[in-house]
Amino acid sequence: MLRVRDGRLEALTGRVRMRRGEALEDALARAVDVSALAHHEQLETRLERDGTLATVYLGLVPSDRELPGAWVEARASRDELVAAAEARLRGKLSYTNAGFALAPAEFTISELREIYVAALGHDVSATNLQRVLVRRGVLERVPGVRAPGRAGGRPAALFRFASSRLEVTDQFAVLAPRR
Amino acid sequence: MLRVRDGRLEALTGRVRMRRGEALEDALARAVDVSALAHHEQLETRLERDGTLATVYLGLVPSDRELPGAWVEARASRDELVAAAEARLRGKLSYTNAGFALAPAEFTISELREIYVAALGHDVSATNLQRVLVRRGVLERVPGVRAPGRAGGRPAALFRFASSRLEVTDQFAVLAPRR
DNA sequence: GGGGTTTTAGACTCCAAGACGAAAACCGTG
DNA sequence: CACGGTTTTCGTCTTGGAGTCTAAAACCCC
Repeated sequence: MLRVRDGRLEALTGRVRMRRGEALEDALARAVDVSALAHHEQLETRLERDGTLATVYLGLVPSDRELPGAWVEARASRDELVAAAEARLRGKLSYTNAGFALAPAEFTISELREIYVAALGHDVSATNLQRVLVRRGVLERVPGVRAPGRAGGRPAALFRFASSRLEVTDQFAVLAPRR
Repeated sequence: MLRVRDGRLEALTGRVRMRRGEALEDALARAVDVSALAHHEQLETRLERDGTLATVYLGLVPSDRELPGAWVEARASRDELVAAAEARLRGKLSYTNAGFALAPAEFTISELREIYVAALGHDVSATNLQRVLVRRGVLERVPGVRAPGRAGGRPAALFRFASSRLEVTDQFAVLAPRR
């Protein structure tokens, strides 16, 4: 599982042994509270040394949802499965609305920016982030504002993701169809 | 397996039963001549009705390589696995150099365009295709030209893919890092 | 040599997206 | 309540990737 906490991308890994006649999703459900995941998908299946098949899942947890466990900073992890999940996440953040799976239900652009910065591993402009996501229609305003913190500042507008299911953007038009 | 023949995207499907203690790749090798595939990758693993695990691979065959079998037009297929492979291919053609796995070793831009048109399912400008792929560095010129056909026309320059291993382009910079 | 065909190259345009700076809206303090 | 410090927001400017268009180049056949 991956989540963003305090500006850091964190990972939580675990294993389950499948039972005879059990579906993959059932085994997954025994390992983790699937309802706590905003999104999960299969990454790959590989053959372990002992001859068993291991199927790897990637799960994404919203930053405001509790999910106890031994979370470790993803960048510090030496686990290559974590690295693969990280890479997959980076790609998905670019050409899908995958951000919904990491963000809380409502958020300010600054908060969303922090999540993207942590997940992508590089700085991101809040202005551009908002414009890009709003233009694509994956982000929409919700009424009300978030009161500023102790230091003051202008109250921030609240946003949410228009959809909470993974959707691939068609805005990404390299080699676009001819009109 | 997918290939492009005569401007059509064709699919060839098959099944193997795994043997005890056998690696996934070994089972794949028994099903198909892997050396004939320019690229193959795992798509997903699912649980079949009879309780067995089915792992789906996507294989790409260069258009000039022979690989006998009951090839069918992909668009006409009702197989949802073929549809999934098709969708995956469309994505990969946009943000990777996956074209190398469908094209012959050397080709003209027109020939490459036909392959992309068949695989993507929509028209593509030869001018843009060349400019985009050359700028990304995935395409490079090779000396010599292809003599024109019966109808005449200017001799076409020859190109090849710079790499014959799948590489993701970093040119695709939505939410790019700040400079 | 002329008409038809295919490929190539250049110029033009459009627009998504990054960069920048100023204004807006709030805080705390004296 | 004026002032400086902070955070967010909005508008403008600029850049560069990519689609469109047209003309030139290079070939065939008759």
